[in-house]
Amino acid sequence: MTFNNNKAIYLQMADRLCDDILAGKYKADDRIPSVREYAVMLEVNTNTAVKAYEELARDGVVYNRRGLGYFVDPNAKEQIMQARRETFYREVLPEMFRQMKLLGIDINKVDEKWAEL
Amino acid sequence: MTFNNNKAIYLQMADRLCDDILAGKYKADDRIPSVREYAVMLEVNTNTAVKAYEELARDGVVYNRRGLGYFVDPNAKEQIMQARRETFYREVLPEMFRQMKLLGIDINKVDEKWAEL
Amino acid sequence: MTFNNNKAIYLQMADRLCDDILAGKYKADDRIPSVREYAVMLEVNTNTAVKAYEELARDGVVYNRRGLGYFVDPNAKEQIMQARRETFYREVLPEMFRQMKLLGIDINKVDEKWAEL
Amino acid sequence: MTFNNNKAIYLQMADRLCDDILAGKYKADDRIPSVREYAVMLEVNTNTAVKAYEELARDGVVYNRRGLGYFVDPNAKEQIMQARRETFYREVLPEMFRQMKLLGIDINKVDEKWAEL
DNA sequence: GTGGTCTAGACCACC
DNA sequence: GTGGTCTAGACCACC
Repeated sequence: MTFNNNKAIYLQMADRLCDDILAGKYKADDRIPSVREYAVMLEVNTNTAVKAYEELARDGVVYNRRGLGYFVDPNAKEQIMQARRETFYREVLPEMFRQMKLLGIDINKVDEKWAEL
Repeated sequence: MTFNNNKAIYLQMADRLCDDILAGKYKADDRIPSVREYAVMLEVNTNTAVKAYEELARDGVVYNRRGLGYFVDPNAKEQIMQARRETFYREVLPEMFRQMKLLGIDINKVDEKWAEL
Repeated sequence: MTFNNNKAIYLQMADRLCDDILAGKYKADDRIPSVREYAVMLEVNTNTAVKAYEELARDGVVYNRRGLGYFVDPNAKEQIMQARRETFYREVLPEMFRQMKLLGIDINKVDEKWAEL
Repeated sequence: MTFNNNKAIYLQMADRLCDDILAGKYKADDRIPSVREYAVMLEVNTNTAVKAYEELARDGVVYNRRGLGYFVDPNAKEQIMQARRETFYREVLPEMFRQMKLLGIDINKVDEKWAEL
């Protein structure tokens, strides 16, 4: 995995796991790779992977079963979607609108770009 | 001023000054507040304000006249607009579209929010 | 059984069996459930149940008869009571008093809660 | 500082800082020792001290000012007291009562010990 | 000066 | 096998 330099690696790892869960790669109560496995896969240090998993557990996206590993929380998908939706409507969109006004970009331009996808 | 914890304070200060210039608060060749004044206004360390001004000077948004202070570059508005437009189309918009797809948000929803402004 | 995450599962299992013995569920020389039965009952790994039983055997709370299973030691109740009383007066109570002082909770409040039971 | 072997060092450090705040050693908006200073003071690794501070910040007991250090949250005392009180009434007391019943210890005995302090 | 992050490597309890 | 914790040491942005 190649990492963006502007964001902590462990957060990018957590984001990526969330993306994978949303995409259906790991389903409710599925076991995700062990901390060590994941660290090796992404070529990062164990501690960094640990931090990513701790973050996810704190957010209720995964849960831990002692000696067995981490598993996808049944509500993970909802949890992630909700958190991201909130960020989207509370931060991303308003900030984008603010920029658009300052830059004199109209919403048509956005619709246009969307249509091009 | 309240700062976002994920971005350097000096960059947030620079952004804010750019916003003010775009909004017409400071016009071409206007003198902007002194580093110290600005530091006091925003309750930050003088060094932080210095870095913000240096950043702006490097970007050609302001220029310095020894002993007099910093002034708005005549091309500032253009400069800022151009840089931001590029960022907008190259980073902000694509990232927003990516999130919209993951979250199942349609462009209509965005249009709607825009109309509400 | 739901387990506290701060204490080893096998110790919590052992505690629970001791509770049952104190409560009279298993009496002197009664056979307790087999390791495997108990593991299934509490939904834990067999190894974990084995460790719990070994712990209890080490403490003289149960004894093993080859091929027959584990049985409650005739002195189990006494043994457990004594160990717990000691812990109670040496650790539990002093720590509770310390907390009460820090939190400004008076002994009356404790008496009150006790009366409510 | 000597640490109890049954609890993570970083948690014991956090507990200790909370004790100090309750005791009035650090007051609202006081700066607490820097992560590195505290690590040296207690003879632990920097990372361990970092974990303790992160924990406290997550709990709203301290807050961070970039480049300056950690400061006591104005609500820290309340926050700590409330969290501990809750634990006391929800976990410590019920568990103690349960033990007392199993051991046949009466509340008088507790009152007595309290009086002896 | 301050904290945040990361690596490398170890030990340990636990399952 | 699993995760949790800890050390030692480094680099970095930031104030």
